Amino acid sequence: MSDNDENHLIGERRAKLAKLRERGNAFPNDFRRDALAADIVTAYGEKSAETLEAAAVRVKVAGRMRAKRVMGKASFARLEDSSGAIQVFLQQQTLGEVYDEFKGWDVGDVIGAEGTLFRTKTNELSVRVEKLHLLTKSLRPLPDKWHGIADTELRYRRRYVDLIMNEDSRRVFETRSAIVRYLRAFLDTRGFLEVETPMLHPIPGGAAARPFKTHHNALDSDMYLRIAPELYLKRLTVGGFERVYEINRNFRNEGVSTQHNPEFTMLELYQAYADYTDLMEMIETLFQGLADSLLGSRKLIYQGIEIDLSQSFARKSIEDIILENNPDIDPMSLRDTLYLRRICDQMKIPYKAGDGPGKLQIEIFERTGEHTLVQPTFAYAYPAEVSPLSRRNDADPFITDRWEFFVGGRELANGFSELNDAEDQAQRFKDQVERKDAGDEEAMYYDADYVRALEYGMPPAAGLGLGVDRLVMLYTNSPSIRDVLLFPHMRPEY
RNA sequence: GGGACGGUAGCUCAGCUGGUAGAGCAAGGCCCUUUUAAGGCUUUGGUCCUGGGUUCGAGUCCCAGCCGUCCCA
Repeated sequence: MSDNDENHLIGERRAKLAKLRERGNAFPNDFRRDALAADIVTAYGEKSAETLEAAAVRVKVAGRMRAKRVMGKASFARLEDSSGAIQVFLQQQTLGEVYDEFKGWDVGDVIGAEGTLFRTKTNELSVRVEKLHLLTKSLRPLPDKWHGIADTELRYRRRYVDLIMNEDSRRVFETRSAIVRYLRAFLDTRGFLEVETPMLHPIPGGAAARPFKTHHNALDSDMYLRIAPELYLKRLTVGGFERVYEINRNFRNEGVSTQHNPEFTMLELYQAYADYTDLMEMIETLFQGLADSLLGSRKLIYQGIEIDLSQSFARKSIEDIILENNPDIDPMSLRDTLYLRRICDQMKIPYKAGDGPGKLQIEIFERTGEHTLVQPTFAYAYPAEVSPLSRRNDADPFITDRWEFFVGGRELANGFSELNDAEDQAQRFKDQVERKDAGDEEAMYYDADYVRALEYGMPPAAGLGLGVDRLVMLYTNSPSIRDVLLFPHMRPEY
């Protein structure tokens, strides 16, 4: 992390640039290419040397010089553009003075070349260059051509260098884009309307998380970066948009890890006249369709573990998962606060005085159950205590009609039948405010306008949130969320 | 928040029980008209993360801090 200061390599390149400036425009923008490297290879990669010679195909290519091999009066260089790379062949006898200048150009410079296609002695499709232009002088040397960029910190802080050096990295972000396009197409064909709701919230809501706080000067009021769009999207279902979704950033003022970035991308959707089981089916269809589309297979490898998306996804209740992984726990005492506290004490799980049986269950589940959910699994029947926006189960008011979806031991999505009983919602908000007053920083605020919206009548509905970054991690086999974020959060460098 | 590991040339990395700072690539110079990690000869390049301490002497040992990676909570 130290070459922000000048070094002799940069100094030499600056001197070269100074000479270019003396001779005229050092940053020309009048070269126009007429072919991409990959298109040339596709069109002519199979043609024989004789065919190419006879056809005398002229091309203009441009790109970053990634390799430079000078052999006296002839040279090869590899030009890389957004599509791929192609080799160019340069000769002193055809290029003259420009050839001598080229010998001083550096790997990393952006170059334009015009010439005809041919095959080298080793049969590589190449451009025999007749005109050559230096388009952009690169002042900073690229990392080692063989080892590339090994320092993960540098890869994240200088993503532009990572993208130059690392084709795998480029591919991850292309796949990310393909996944987001797939999500939109998937929902658009099902009659969902994409909307944009506020990022600046007067009251942070829709999730249990600590918000970033900011201030609106003109209004002289505190604002929060949103932790979830949920309450706004559900207001829209009140307004008559019966199927809505939003793909956008959420902000949570919490720790940074391989699974967490302070800002992350979430798909949230709401569908009227549907319940949480409908959304399980939707997730199943979506994940299988993504696998078909991206991988051509419903089995994928994530970090060495095979994930099988081809079968119907497992569905297990929270209480069953707890019992399955903790055979010593008494099933009859699973909702007994004092009993659960003793269990937590044994497991050294911290809890707060106000935590009821539902919260304690979830703590035990997160400690002992989550990591076992490797194959795609819906953990459902979340306690109402930890689900202040979910619809209570008709038969068992302790739980809600809510699931979280796990793959690889990691939560990817959260969905539930929506609580549309305004009076129940008001009471749940009050309970949250009590928890907040008791010191729970993640408890929710009372959102009076949201309750008012429900009082107008929200149709029965279900909704889900899907973590897009984690989804991309799964389908690109990326171990860290930073690998799927172009510019992940880092401590400031300066 | 706790633990493990790491930070040495532009890049990738060596550097043993403390004793003059090393290699490959990149870069500068010379040679070379079919290379593909091109090759040959040659030269340059260092706040060993920072600050203390121990010592005749610290890249190396000790303490504190900064930055990062991974694991755990």
